[in-house]
Amino acid sequence: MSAKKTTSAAPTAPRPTDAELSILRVLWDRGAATVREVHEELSARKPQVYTTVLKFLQIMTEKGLVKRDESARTHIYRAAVPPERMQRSMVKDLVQRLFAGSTQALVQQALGSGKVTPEEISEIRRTLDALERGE
Amino acid sequence: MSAKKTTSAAPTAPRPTDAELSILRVLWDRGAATVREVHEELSARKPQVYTTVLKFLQIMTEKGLVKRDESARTHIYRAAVPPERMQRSMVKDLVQRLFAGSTQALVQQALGSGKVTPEEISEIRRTLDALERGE
DNA sequence: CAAGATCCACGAAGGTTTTCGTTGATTTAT
DNA sequence: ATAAATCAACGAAAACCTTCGTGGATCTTG
Repeated sequence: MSAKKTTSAAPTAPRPTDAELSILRVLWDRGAATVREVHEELSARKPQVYTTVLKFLQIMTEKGLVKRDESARTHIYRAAVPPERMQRSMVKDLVQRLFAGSTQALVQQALGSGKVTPEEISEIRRTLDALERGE
Repeated sequence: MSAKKTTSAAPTAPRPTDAELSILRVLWDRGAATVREVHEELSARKPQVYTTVLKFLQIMTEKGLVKRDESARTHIYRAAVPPERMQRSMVKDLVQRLFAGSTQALVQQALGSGKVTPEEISEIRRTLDALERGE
């Protein structure tokens, strides 16, 4: 009843659901895409109904997760947020919710569970160096 | 309708929702707790209704996220899974969904966005050393 | 131009998550 | 032992997520 969400776009894009994220991945990949293009790319992995994808894009537009160019009949969609920013916010979110705010704890857990090549390890070391050097 | 989940506990605990995760945090923290204790701790941050917390604990019991000792009138709950295991699986999940399977990409993003103290950096270095040494 | 294809909007159905009121049982205090 | 407090169970309502069918508009093609 009280002020919670105005009709305009949210200032902070909400955390995407799984389905929304799969669509964002396509948009990040292509930069921009029509509903049909998204639909086809998603269908390659898992059969999808066209209007389902369309519906998601519409909802995501309302949520501010994507932006829509309606100048032509066939609308063109883009992710409203670059992948890096989304990764950032979702990592932060997970750190808060699951690691009591400790970034280090998450990093340790990630290193312990996932595969990392020697080259990647070197790269992480360089990032650590840069961090210590004060960026 | 078909076989999807039997009545018994799930072999793999499902990804907890936000509300469920906040309850798990309390349980991990305390080891074990009654509904009232969980309720009070959660209420400290955000007003909660007792029966809402109770309901969640009941659902989480069905899902296999928590275990319940019903021997006394006041039931006692424990997390069914240690925090490390949950962290592991949720980090893996995020790596798949948002980082195209690259653990390294997540680590880089985490290091770049969160605050990490010099001591923590050293610790991460030691972990990297151990990794290179083949554990 | 007429038929078919393509596209978006709308809405509804089914599922899950979240919230909470009520009930009945058990315990505690008077 | 009666009243008050505490507790688990149940169910329902609200919100949200996911899926998809239908309809109307626009574009394309023969």
